[in-house]
Amino acid sequence: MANHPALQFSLDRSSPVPLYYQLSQQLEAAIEQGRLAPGSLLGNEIDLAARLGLSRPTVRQAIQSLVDKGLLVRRRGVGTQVLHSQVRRPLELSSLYDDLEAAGQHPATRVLHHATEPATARVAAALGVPEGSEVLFVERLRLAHGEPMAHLRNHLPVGLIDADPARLEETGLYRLIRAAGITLHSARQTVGARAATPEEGARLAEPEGAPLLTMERTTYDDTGRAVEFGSHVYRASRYSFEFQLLVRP
Amino acid sequence: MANHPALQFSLDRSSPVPLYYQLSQQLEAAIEQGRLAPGSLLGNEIDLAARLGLSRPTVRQAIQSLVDKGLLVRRRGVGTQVLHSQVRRPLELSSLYDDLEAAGQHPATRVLHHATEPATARVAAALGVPEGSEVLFVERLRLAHGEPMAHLRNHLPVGLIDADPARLEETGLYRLIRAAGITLHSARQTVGARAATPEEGARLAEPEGAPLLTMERTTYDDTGRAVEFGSHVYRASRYSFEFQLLVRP
DNA sequence: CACCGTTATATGTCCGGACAACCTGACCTA
DNA sequence: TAGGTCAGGTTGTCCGGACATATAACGGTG
Repeated sequence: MANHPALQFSLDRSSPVPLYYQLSQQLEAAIEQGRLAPGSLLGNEIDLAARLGLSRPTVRQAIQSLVDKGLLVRRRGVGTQVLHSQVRRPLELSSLYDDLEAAGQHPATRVLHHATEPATARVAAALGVPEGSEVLFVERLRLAHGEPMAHLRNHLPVGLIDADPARLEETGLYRLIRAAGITLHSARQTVGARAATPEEGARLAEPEGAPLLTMERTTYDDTGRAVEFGSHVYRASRYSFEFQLLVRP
Repeated sequence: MANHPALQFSLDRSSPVPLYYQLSQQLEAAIEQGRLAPGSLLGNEIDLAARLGLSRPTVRQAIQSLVDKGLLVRRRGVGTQVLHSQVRRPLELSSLYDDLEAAGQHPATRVLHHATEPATARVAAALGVPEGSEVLFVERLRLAHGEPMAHLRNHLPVGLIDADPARLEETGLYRLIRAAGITLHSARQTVGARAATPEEGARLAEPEGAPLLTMERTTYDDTGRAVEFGSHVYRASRYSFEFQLLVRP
């Protein structure tokens, strides 16, 4: 066992898509569709490279990208094995809007507040701007199926995005940030819980004292600049965070 | 600007530690200590390789590992830049015990229950074993500074670890799993919140109805086998999850 | 039968080179 | 001045090869 001679890969050398990427995509598809059985060996890199007319470094690069995704496991002296998957999604930096939309929940947004305000000490520290300097403050209510799901408060440096309320009602904040040509890089998050205040309860259609899930997040672009600080509250009865994480070897 | 001729790297070719790893460690240390200023360019790979007496692929491998960690950013045609850090810890698969210990919180554990039991449908599905088959069930109370922090309930396949109560009181579950020669690979988590029941409140020294942070986690080893299913409850007043996540490019 | 060394096999590391694609800034032109 | 063009510099991709090292299977030895 261990060989998969039936598997076909089509590589287009005239394509601008890198060869290693073409291969990794097709390997991933084969794993996804079960054409590469979980637990089976992939066949050694040398032969694979020869069969595909590629060099071994190129094949290794393709395999490595899938190892990084958690789909494959390499064992020295043994081979490269397809993982019994079960899982997916290694925790992406996604917006609640996209999550809800992907789940078919018909998200909607109501913009409650939208103005530039002087930064509080907390916001200034998170965004790395002077305290008291002007920042954009956006307060939104996120609905799913017409029911309130979360109360979202975001602070952004001024002039970063074209965030007029109309566009914020139509899509998620992250899409607007990306559309402004900003490359998101990383985020620092804190997830906790607390009891609803009377005002929060009224906003989210929960009784006072109901448990709420809180999330604070500072997002950075690829220059290390903070581009957004969010302070969000979710109805614990309706929402939870779900994600997968990989062990860094 | 952009060059760092002062930086010295010492590479030991007789060491069993790979050269790219030696280099990446020293680069990381230099970034950590500020000897490589945030935002500054690293200097091109070709020269760096020549200066160090290494090949470019080796230098690239070192740099790439730091890019994957989020410490560096590459820009084609520009160079490799040190990120304005601010952050660290890209969300590891760590145990609460280690987290508390690292924070100097003097963790302690009280084992409440420790026995093999037939798996419920929920546990069986998570662990991938037949419903009703025997699994190890461990129930613990985690304390910090003598105060209860969390109530931990874990189910594990039988025979996986030597988990006698005495050892569980001394250390975290993950350490025992790793000590059993198991290579942790990934985990699937769900984080939510709910109100404390009277029993939970009594256990955790919280009033009934107090908000609690909940976390369910199934952990897999590098063969894809589920090795642990945990169902945990944390005092929201004392604990929150904090982590960093990277955007996959 | 149990133990241990040998051997085949696979990935891990490293090299040196080549060309392509992209970004920036300087220069030229309308 | 405004715009486009071009050259230089840097990372991205890809090649072919070499040797090291971990693993498992085999087979010999006590």
